[in-house]
Amino acid sequence: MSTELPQKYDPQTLEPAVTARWLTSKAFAATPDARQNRYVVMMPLPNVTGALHMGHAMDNVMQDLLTRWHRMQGDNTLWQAGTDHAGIATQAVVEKRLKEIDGKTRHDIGREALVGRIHEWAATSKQRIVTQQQAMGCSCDWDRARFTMDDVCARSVRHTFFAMFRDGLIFRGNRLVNWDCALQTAVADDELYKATVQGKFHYLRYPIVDAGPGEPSHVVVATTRPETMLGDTAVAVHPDPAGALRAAIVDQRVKVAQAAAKDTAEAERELERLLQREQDLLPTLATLAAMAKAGRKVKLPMVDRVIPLVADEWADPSLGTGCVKITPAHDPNDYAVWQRHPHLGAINVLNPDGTISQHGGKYKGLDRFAARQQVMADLQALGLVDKVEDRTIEIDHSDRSKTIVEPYLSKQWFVRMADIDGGVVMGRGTQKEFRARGLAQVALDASAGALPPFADGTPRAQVAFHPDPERYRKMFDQWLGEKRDWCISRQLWWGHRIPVWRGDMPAQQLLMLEPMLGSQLQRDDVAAWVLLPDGMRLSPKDAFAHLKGPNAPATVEVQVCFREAAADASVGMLLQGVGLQLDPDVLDTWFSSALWPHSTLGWPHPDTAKVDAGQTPLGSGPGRPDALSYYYPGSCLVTGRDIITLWVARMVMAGLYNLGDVPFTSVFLHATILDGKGERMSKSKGNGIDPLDIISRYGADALRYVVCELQTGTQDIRLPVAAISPFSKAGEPERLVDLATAKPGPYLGTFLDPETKQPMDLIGQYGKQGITAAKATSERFVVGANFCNKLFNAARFAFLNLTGTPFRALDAGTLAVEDRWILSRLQAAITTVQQHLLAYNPSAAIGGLRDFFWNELCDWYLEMIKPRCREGAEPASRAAAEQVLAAVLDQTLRLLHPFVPFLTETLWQKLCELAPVRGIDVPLPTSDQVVHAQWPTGNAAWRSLATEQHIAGMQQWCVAIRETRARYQVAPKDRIAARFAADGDAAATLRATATLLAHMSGLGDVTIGTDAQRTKDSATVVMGASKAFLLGVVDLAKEQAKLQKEADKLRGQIGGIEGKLANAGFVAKAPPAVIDKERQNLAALQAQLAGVEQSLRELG
RNA sequence: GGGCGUUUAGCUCAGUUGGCUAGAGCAUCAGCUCGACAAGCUGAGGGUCGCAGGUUCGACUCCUGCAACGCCCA
Repeated sequence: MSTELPQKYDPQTLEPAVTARWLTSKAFAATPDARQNRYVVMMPLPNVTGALHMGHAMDNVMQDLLTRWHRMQGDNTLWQAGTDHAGIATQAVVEKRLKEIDGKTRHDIGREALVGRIHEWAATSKQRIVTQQQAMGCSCDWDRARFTMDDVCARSVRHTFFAMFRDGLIFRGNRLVNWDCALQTAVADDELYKATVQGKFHYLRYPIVDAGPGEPSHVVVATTRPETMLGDTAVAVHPDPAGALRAAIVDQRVKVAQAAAKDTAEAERELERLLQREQDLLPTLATLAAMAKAGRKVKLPMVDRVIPLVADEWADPSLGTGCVKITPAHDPNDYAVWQRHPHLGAINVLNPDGTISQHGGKYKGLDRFAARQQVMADLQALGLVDKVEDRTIEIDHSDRSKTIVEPYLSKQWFVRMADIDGGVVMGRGTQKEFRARGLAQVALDASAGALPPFADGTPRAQVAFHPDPERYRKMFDQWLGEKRDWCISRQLWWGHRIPVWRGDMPAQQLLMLEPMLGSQLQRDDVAAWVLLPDGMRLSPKDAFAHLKGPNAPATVEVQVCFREAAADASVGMLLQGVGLQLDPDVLDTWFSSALWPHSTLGWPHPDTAKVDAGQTPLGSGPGRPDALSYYYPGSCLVTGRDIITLWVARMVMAGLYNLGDVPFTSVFLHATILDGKGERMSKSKGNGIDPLDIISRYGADALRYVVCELQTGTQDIRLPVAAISPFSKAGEPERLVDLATAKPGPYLGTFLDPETKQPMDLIGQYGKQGITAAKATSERFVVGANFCNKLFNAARFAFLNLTGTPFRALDAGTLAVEDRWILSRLQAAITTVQQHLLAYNPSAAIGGLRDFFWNELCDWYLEMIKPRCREGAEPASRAAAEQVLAAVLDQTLRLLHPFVPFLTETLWQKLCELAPVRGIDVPLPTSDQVVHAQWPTGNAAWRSLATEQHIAGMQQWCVAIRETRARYQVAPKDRIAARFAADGDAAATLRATATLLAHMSGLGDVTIGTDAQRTKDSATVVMGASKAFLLGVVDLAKEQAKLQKEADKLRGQIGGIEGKLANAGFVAKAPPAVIDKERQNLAALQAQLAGVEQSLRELG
């Protein structure tokens, strides 16, 4: 290890050296041992779509902070790293490149080839992510890194799916998806964008069957997509149109009354409209509502279907015609109506390519837009079109094909979240097994602290959120409370394939297969279901019996899942032979993410988990438990609040389901990083900046310092970002372009340089398109760099003054006042940091540390001991100063290490070399790397409030004298004579600290007495009842003005307090302590005023 | 549309159960190259705490309404 510290702080050379040292010494390795205190952090797995941005930097730094802190406290600490395959996002990126580079689609190259290409992409991404994380100083156990598609995780996915399928928690059912007709796939909600298009509102007339006298002959419905009428299964009207309309009118009246002046007119118009409807439309709607209740029907034109009129609140009497056509297969709201009225049924009138299906009668085969024209023309001819209005419509488009998506009813796989009759067995077959009402409910129980105790009566761990437990628990509970089924199938090729063989077959055929399949399907490692056409689900055994009975259906659907993947190749082939197919879909990425806290540790069988070459095995060894039993359940999950529902809730459910125990006991929700416009940083928005850009400019420690400082609590963080223009000419100063105001360039993540109008690529992905890459920066990180520079230089000062004096046991009580003071303040700092870290408040923790280090250690202590470190100083005093300095630096480096690990590690090496034994009364335990050093716990005996009061008094004098010097423009070098007039405690403080005060405020000759006399040309400093006269610095007129101003200010303050005390209410009702404090303040201010007034008299 | 947040100095943010004249860093201004540090030191200026009401002896803090912005869900 090099012993030479460079002259200047240079993170670019220092940080890589430290990284190399940590990695070669495997400083972050976690190994199960005899320790009972563990700390386990599961990294929110970044996905392999691309590189990390500042949002991930926040997440990673917070985890590293906690991890290093706990490691230093002696916990057996594991930070589990890894990456997520991120189904749709990654496949989309690779497909896009395939199109751009090779001009091919995934269908051209086939499933296997595409998956191969994605694997290549993922490998590159993983490498880049690890590089970024190591550059940030992440102290993960890299030899345990996992990937959600690797063998270890894949086996967990398989076993979990199998168990849930066997338990009846996974089923296949109908669901509306966003269908991309161009790509012929479902797309996820976050792959959609809204665009406004010019459309029409068509009002259609449906004849009422057997309309009686006084009844309308037609019902009018409005739609933007008239072709969907082919799939209508009902027309809805509000069950109580009069009541609903009245309620709307009452609401609107309130709005009118409360509206701001500019909005009143509009609110009144709306009220008028509602009142008009009550007159014109309500009678018809009331009639229709009654007809709906009577089970009346309407005739659907073109397809000649008779469909019911239903009463449902979805039909809003204050909008449109008050009646709505119901198309459950093509509209989410209508789908919901169908759920409330199951007898309506649903008819899918679209083919996957967007043409009309066989259910569309004579329109079959027409494209949906052509069908729209044709349907309208035909209705028009029959006089069934009431009117057509032009209208702009906000409509969902697929981000991937840029076409309009259609709501589309299709078969998908689900995990049942709702409670189940008989409950669900959690942790089946484990010591921790228990029964819960359902998956969502068990997670709700975990956050409510309502999980049942273990069999032996000890309480089961629960889940708590930080730093705002109630707020985040509310979010968690609210989402889970809906207990909505989780759709886990995706029409993709990249991901864990759904391990179910399924197919329809004639019942007779299944019965014939019984001798061959019967025993196979009833094995422990096989789960199979037979589905009857009415939706009934039977076990194979029951099915064989049922199919032999009198009510046997003609055809059934068979679903089979094997617990072991190997069975797909053997038994699966058998199933293929009888007509079953392996489901082509893959699982939602969150399914594998949900297992992360236990799949990474080798669940279900760590001893046989197949880790990669060179990785730490997960199984048990001689005298060593396996990773799963030692590290599960974990400790803290660190993530952003946007993912509480998607991920945190699912991990809790999966952990409880598989292991009967929560995956972690704490969830730390940190702030979201926003850009200069206040928008969330994300890859898909192209506004995410690379932490490496910041690191290359300011260093990783600076980045970490600032990120910690930004993490305050509830507040999200605005991070104004600028591009460093790559178009500055040589010799010109660097030009920064604010990205909040810069014009966007041709692609996402590119911007135009305002000077040259050339595009710049901020995400490094458009080199091929000839766009110059630009680095991002943010001025915010200067603060961190400044801090590190200060730390570097303060340590350098210490190192220059550590002369190798050997350690000697010192009595802390007999040290110099400044030595006792800094040790006392160190104790306060240790307490502050610990408290704030325990409260998940990194900003307050680093803020407290900064105050101690900069404002106390650097600004005061280092300055105060300078005279003792000079040549010729008294040797014992000098030795004591060195020893205190080394000990305080030792503790400071330890405290700072979790925040700024690189620099503290570097300085630690040097400190250990110059002062191998450090401490005051006894040597402190040390370590060859600060990453493993013992966390400071403090020494209460070093705290001295009396000493702190002395120094605080000295500091007040010093600041006042400096201010006076500045006011009278005394040259900094001039040492001025001072006479202090003080008695009692004030005099004692002055005597105890006079030498320090003289040194720190540039005083020459100092006298302290009760009867100090001022000279005419001295400036007066008043401090409570004491005074100081600074000799020979003043001109008299200025002095008079200054004192006058001060007197006025004091009178103002005194007046304020007197007023308060004269207030009968205050004196009567405020707590006595508060009143007392005010009286004391008043007395002090009055004394000070008296002093000022006396000085004024003396002057004049 | 529902839920959860945010709004304090030019910028980014603190501000405990209501109680001194509302703080910090950056930026600004003035003065300092004094043997750790100009990425620094010393000092100064700068805020009707989003708006409107209310409760209270007293409101940045509690309550109601409004506005703007953000996130999640529909």
